[in-house]
Amino acid sequence: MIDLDLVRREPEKVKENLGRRQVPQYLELFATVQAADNQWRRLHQEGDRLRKRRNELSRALGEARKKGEDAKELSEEAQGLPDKLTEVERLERTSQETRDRTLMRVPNLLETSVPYGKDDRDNATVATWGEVPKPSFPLLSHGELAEKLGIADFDRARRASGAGFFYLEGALAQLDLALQRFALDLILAKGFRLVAPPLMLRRAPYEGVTDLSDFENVMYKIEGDDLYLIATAEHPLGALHLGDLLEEEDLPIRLTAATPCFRREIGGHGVDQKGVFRVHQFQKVEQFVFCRPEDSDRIHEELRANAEDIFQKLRVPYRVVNVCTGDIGTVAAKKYDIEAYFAKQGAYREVVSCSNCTDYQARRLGIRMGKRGKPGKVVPHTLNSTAVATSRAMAVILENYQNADGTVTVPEVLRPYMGGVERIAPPALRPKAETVATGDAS
RNA sequence: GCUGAGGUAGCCUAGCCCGGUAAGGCGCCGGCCUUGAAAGCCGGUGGGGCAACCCCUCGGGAGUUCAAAUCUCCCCCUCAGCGCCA
Repeated sequence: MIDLDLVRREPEKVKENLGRRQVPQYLELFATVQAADNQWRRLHQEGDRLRKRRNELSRALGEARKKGEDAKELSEEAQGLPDKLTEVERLERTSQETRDRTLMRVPNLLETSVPYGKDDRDNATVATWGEVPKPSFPLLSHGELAEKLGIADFDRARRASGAGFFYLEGALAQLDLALQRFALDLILAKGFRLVAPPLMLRRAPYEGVTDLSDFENVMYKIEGDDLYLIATAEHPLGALHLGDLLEEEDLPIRLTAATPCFRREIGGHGVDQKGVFRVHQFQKVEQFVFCRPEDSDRIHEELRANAEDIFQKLRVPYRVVNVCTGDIGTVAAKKYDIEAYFAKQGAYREVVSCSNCTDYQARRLGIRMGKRGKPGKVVPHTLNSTAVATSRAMAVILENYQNADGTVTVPEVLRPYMGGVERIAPPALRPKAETVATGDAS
């Protein structure tokens, strides 16, 4: 939620910023907020006058009664007040609710360095790393390859849970865990604190960390309870400090978590034909930071560098894009995507999303900043970034690391997490050598 | 799920039975004192419309009343015990 004070003091600036997103509806929302706020202020003043009179009369009546005096005139005026006041207060509340509800739908203000544009074609590439591979044999898609290797079962997953789910088996299940352990070790070495958060959240905190429209489109709701399955660890990590007063000297607070993520993605892109690229459930290691406003730009770069570090160590070529004004989500003020190069697809695809949410989430969550127990007016900033989403990382590794003989080389940095194995081999080519993983118990 | 106890400002607590300006402590800020500090003493320290001044705030809502932290009803949440359970 953006600062209401800013809406009042610098409406033109806010309007200009919202306009950069090129969604006319946002300007309409903004106009609604302004109108409702003006109305509320008028009604609030009128209510104040009536409440003041009520207090005066109450006090006078109390006095008179104590002294045993006759206060018929006062009493008559007092009796007429509540009806008037009730009506004014009803209108007051209505306009306030309209204002606040609408304000919740107004997106975050964008940083000036966000490139202007309409959709993902206007995202600006700000960095590239690694050499794009030139395969010397026909590549398989990661889904086909995983099936041939006998390390994933999409058909049975569909039978059990529907499209968009998968069974990982043997070496691929191990690769999934290896990626998480590798990423966690790397992030923890940079001073983050490991958190195992709840995988379900109530609606109220959830409204603090996400776009309201996500509830219908993205979130899985638990029937019979006020609970939603998390779509990313970003959400419970943000909600960790719901309503808290953060000590300024404790900031920045750097958190990481490895959790499953659950996404319906209805009305969005849907689910890919076969594979793990776009699915309803996947594992992700996340970075999350609460910090002082003046530090968030620097820490945004830090989170991005951490994520880049992971893909460099995995030796996966990628590029970094600065997501443009028309493509960025409602919560972020600035967002980098890291897009890995997928050898079979011959294209860069998103594997990391790294956002500076400035004060937008923290204000919705009721988080404040203070010095030595004294609450201040300043709202801290929040940032989040993927470290690794294993579904996407597994897909790119399978595509890029496949060999002509049908095996897949295990990236070097992951081998310590997979018992030292170097290759994943299909059942037919599965030798007894202990350097080749099958994922079966040895 | 059942029973009980609770939810008061950044934190802790009183007030509730018996309706009439939300008291006190801690912490924090300022002042006095001091070579400096601590202690002690004095003052300040929730939010909103804001210029004054006023209004609001006791988990949320509804009701009774001229007037509700206080009385009535509904709901939410937390804790404890019991039950169930990996």
